[in-house]
This record gives sequence, C-alpha cells and structure tokens, in this order.
Amino acid sequence: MQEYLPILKKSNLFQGVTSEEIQTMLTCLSARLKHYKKDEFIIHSGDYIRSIGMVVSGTALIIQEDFWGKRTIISEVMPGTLFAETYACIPSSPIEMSVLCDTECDVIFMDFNRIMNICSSACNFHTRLVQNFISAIAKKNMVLTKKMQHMSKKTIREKLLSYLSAESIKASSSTFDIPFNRQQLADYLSIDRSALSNELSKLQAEGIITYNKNQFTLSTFSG
Amino acid sequence: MQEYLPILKKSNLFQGVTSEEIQTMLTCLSARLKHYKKDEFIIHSGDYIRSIGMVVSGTALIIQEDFWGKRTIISEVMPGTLFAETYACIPSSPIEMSVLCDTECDVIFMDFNRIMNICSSACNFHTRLVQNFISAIAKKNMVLTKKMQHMSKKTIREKLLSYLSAESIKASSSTFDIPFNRQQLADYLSIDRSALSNELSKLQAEGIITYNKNQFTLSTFSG
DNA sequence: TTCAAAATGTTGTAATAACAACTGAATTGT
DNA sequence: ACAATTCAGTTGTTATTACAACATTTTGAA
Repeated sequence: MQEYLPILKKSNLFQGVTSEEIQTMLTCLSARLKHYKKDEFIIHSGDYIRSIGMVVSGTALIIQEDFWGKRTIISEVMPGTLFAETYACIPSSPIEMSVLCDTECDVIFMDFNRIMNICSSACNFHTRLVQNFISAIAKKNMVLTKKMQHMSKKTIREKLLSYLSAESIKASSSTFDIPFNRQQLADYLSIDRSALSNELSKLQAEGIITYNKNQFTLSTFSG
Repeated sequence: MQEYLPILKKSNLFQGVTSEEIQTMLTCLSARLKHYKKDEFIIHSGDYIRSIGMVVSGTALIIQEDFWGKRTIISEVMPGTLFAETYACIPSSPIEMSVLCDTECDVIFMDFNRIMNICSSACNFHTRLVQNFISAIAKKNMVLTKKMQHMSKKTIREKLLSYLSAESIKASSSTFDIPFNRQQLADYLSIDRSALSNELSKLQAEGIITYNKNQFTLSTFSG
C-alpha cells in the first residue's frame, strides 16, 4: 500500500498527517487494498456499507438507477477522494447508488467502526483522522446546502442573483470573481447556458449587475 | 439544566443515552444554558462557530440575508434540534446564515472541541455521542443529496418521476405511500402545486403511474 | 347527516425556459 | 501570425411552467 502514500497524503482524510503516521494508521485501521477491473462494480445499490472507500488509482463513477433502469451519473470519483462515507455513518440505511469502475481501479477500504472507536494502542493521530473525516462530511453538507439555496429559486434570474449574492458575501465585496465559466455555471444551477447568458445581459441592461468575463459587480441600488 | 432532560433524551444527539449519562456528559462538555428573548439573534451571519447549539425551549428561525438585504427563512429549529453543527465542524469558515428567535428560547451550547476530544476522565458514553453527532450530519447529507437529485431535473415530469422512483426503490415495491400532501410535495420540489397536480394527471393518463390519494404505483412498462 | 373548510384537480393565459442555430470574440497551439 | 477551437452572447421558436380562477372531492367537526 506504500506506493499510494503520496495520494493518501494529499487526500482530505489524511490532511496534516505525515507518511509515517499514515502507515501506522493504515495498520491500526486494518485498511485493505482491492483491485478492480474496468466496468466492475465496487458497490451495488442496496448494499449495507460498513467501510469507507478511497480510490487511489483509476477513476470510478457514482451512478444511480431509477425504477425503470435508467442510469444517471451522479459524480466522478478521482484518486484521493472518499466515497460511500455518508452511508458508512448510517449503517442501517442501504446505499441508494452504485459505484462503478470507469477504468481499472485500486481502492483502499477502511472499516468505519475502527475509525470511530479510538484504538487503545494509543495511535496518536486517530483524533486527527476523526476530525478530518467529520470535516469532509461537514464540507459536503455545506456545499449541498449552498447549492440548494440557489436551486430552490424558481426563475433563472432568481437563481442567478442568489448565486451572485452568495459569492459577493463570501468575497466581502460587491466586486468578485466566480470560479465557473458560463457552461459550468449553467450546469451548476441546472439551467440552459444560452438562457443564462441572456439573463445576465438583461440584468446588466437593467443596471442590477455589471460583469466582464468572470468578474461581476452587484449594484447597491437597483432603482 | 435538568428540566430539559426529557427533551435532550429525545434528541438525535443523545439518542440511546440515559438521563444520568446525559447529566454526566453535560458536565464533561461544560454545556451552558443561555436564555434569549423573542427577535434576539442567537447567531449572526459571519460569526465563527465553535459550539453547537440545541434549542431546548421555544423555536428559532434559520435565516439568510442576501446582498440587497432580502431575508429568506431557510428552516425552523424546534426543541431538541441542533443548529450550526455543520459550521462548528469547519472552524475556518464563517457561518453564512443567522439564527433568530421566533419566540423566547432556551439554548444549550456545547463546545465542539470538547465533543471531539474524548475526555481523559473516562466518560464512557462519549464515543456514543460522537457517533450520534456524525450520524446526524451524515443524515442531513443524505437528505440533501436525495433532494438535489430530484431538483436538478429540468421539467416537472422528470422531477416527479425521479422522486417517485426513489420512493418506490426505498419501499422495495412498485406501490408505495408518500409522506407529503400535494402542496408539501410541490414545496419540496420547488414547483407549483397546480402544475404538479396537472402533471400527475397526465402521467396517469399515459399509463406511466396510477395513484390514489398518497398511494402511488409505477408501471413496469410504459408502452 | 350536514355544512364549512381544506385538499386536489382542471383549464386558460401570460411568463419563462429550453433548444437550436448562429455570430462574433477570445484563446490556444503550431 | 494564423487557423482551429472554445467560449459567450443573441435571436427566434417551441415547450414548459407559473399563476389565477374555478370545479370537484375529501375531510372533519358540529
């Protein structure tokens, strides 16, 4: 498993932990490495999850199948990223999505109970691990909540203003840069790109915002 | 603080912990009780959060103010419910919402670091507390992810089928009950109620679903 | 049982969005 | 510098949605 230490070290879970400490931890957690072929399932929808997984080589896809068998790609899992961690925290709920290898993959599994139950053998960095883990879940939570606030608005205009307002507040300035290009922003808000461009133009024409490329400015007074 | 033990006992955080154990824990966590008047702020947007709060009497509102000062109610906090817990996990991010008393409120605050750092004085139920806490955050995460999957669909029909499909899979049956009335379902999916009713009628006319009150059945073959 | 209120369904219309097709600007690689 | 490609904005058309107003059904209390 040592060959993957550089990736582990960069991961959110092991942030701030040295390579040596990681090695101790992996033993302490009885982490196990498993290899998967392309198109192989790592997790099937309906499984009860007791371990968290981290892809350390290759990429996997989180997919969901609806009642009629139609598949939707929820997200892509890159090396260093955890998956199934939410369901590992709630052992009584079966997972409602599948994890499928997009390429050959190597995955490290760590038992959730071992993560949570501080080991008696005095693994000093365990507390740090638990905090990183909680932090990762909390961050995901934050990202989802924020997105939800924009998405729950009914019109493109409202969605946009909600998003831009949040970015402005985050930047503590009425002028700020956004991290998306137009297509990405449209995807993020689940709207059409051209409709987005169109609405931005209108907002600018009405003097509510001004923008240039990815830099936006909100007007203090709209009238 | 003893007067609130019944509420604490029923809360997610202290689930499965006896009243005596809770009292020990509260001491171990140096929990403190604070009283607020109606319309008083418990948390201001921009604050850095180090404690999680639990309302034990009264109700509070989670609100957000946008760039132009327009307020939106995000949710209501009832007795026994935690708030600000996500931000407590990420001390470097200021909170982006405010918590405002809707009525007079009593709130118990517990220091996040004390929750996370297992006390040396051998408080046996601490591990349980941490697990409950993580479970609460993970559940919120699950709820948000699920809702997001429906909301990210573009048409009412797609949103509805996504929701109904998920409920069907959860129930492991093509026939199932939903926990919402029409208005609540419309609010949940951020769509208009009459448009929702209308689309349900069409789906039934096309033989894709059948329903009666809150019981729905999905058709295996749509053609 | 009867009545009022609440919940659900229906219809038409105006507003809004998606989509397609296109233009022009900006960016990139050679 | 040039061509190729990506990115952003514009326009017109069609599809979808919100909204209002009303009809019907269900519910619950008197």
